[in-house]
Amino acid sequence: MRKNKFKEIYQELSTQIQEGILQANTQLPSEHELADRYETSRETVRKALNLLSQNGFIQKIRGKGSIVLEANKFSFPVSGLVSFQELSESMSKESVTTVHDFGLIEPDGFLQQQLQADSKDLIWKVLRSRQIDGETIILDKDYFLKKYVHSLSKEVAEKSIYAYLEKELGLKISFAKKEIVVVDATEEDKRLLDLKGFQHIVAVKNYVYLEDASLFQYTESRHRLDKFRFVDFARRGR
Amino acid sequence: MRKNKFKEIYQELSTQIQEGILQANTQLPSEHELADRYETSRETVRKALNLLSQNGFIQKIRGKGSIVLEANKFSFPVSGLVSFQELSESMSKESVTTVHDFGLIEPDGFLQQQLQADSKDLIWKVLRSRQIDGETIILDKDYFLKKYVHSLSKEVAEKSIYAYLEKELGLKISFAKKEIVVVDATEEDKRLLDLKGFQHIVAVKNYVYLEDASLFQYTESRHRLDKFRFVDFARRGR
DNA sequence: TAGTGGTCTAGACCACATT
DNA sequence: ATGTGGTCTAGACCACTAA
Repeated sequence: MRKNKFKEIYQELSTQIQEGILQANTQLPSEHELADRYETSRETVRKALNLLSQNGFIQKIRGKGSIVLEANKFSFPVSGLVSFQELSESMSKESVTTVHDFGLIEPDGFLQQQLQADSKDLIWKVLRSRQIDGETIILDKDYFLKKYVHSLSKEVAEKSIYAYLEKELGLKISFAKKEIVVVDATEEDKRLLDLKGFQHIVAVKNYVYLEDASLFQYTESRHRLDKFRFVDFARRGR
Repeated sequence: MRKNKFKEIYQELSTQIQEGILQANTQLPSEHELADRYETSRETVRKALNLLSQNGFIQKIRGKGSIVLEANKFSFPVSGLVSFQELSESMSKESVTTVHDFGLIEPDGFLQQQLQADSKDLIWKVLRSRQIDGETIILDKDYFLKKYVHSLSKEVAEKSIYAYLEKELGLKISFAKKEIVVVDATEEDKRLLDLKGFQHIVAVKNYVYLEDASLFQYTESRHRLDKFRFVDFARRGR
């Protein structure tokens, strides 16, 4: 038996919606119909449709059916963004990463609190700036608990830390809590970023958790005000 | 047969987690065990557990079981916030709403674009400020398409527009797209808000859709920089 | 090997919308 | 009355974890 039949159905339908084969504002075949067509059970079809709905591709209406939404209008909910690899990818084009600081440190009080660590938990600190279209507008401060990330190098930091953590170390990231606030620009911000006189920056704080619910990373991504943009796509009803 | 058995199970378990009856970092009973205990099928238990997982109460681990997360640490993902009724509720306490402008208007170019309307679609405009702890720090600009909201009054605007739309008019809100950016404060912002000299404001733009996927509201919520905070809780894997 | 969660099935009944 | 999506059942097999 094939394993993720509902994901295959999801993939096929979402692709067809994005390519316009399934047109926006038209009706999707009924769940019974799709179950026949894919030679599967209705519950499996429903799993696929629920995924499509959660990701903004369709809208299910009880008693009526499911309609296809305009793919480009919602397209990819940037929400749920976990890594800054993803972030830089989403604005890729002319992105240049510079590593300003890299090493193992003992956490100060602030970091101990953020990472729920004690003073003898060593921590990898990575300080990187992101230059986009010739302007340095993002400062990323990453902190990883060494007990989960045994080794790390500056070379990795220059590329993608997340690819390394997931592919090389096999760490499984399961969820993240994000907080967005506006704070005063620090001397460090002014030194490392092209702030153009802005006195505040947008700080995106990320707390990243592994599969077993242990916190292993705290990251602060500091953005120049005028270049910051956050998009979220929310469905009603939990 | 009872209707939403999985929601009842979800309610009961989430309450027990929040009250500490189910302690953080302990194992939840297995799905088979819970199915027996609630005299239901395992798939129904799984629906409840998936809800708990999506809302940050538990963490499911294949082959091992489900563990209870620290409720207060993630508690309520403010993410997915749709209405500003909810927003004001979430910071309720000393919130005072003032209606500055209320009426039917013809949309200018900007609004036509935002609401995908044409010049003959009449629009309700509601301009309200929110005073919290003695300071006026939020300016809400709401625009509703009259073809969906046939009647509206200043009295309603002073209370909760959403309660009116949902309970009185029976409109079903299904999803919203949110965008957060920082922009220059306008003269209007400076006139109506206690800006304390801040030159920028955080603009939260909401596009709200009905069940049939038609856009019916555009809202801009303009927050004083230092009082703005947005929290998001994201799970890995779509 | 035993226990766990992940997937799938082939039905059933219900609530809602349309005709 | 018919068709739709929403919920539920009582099984089954699989993949993963741990002893």
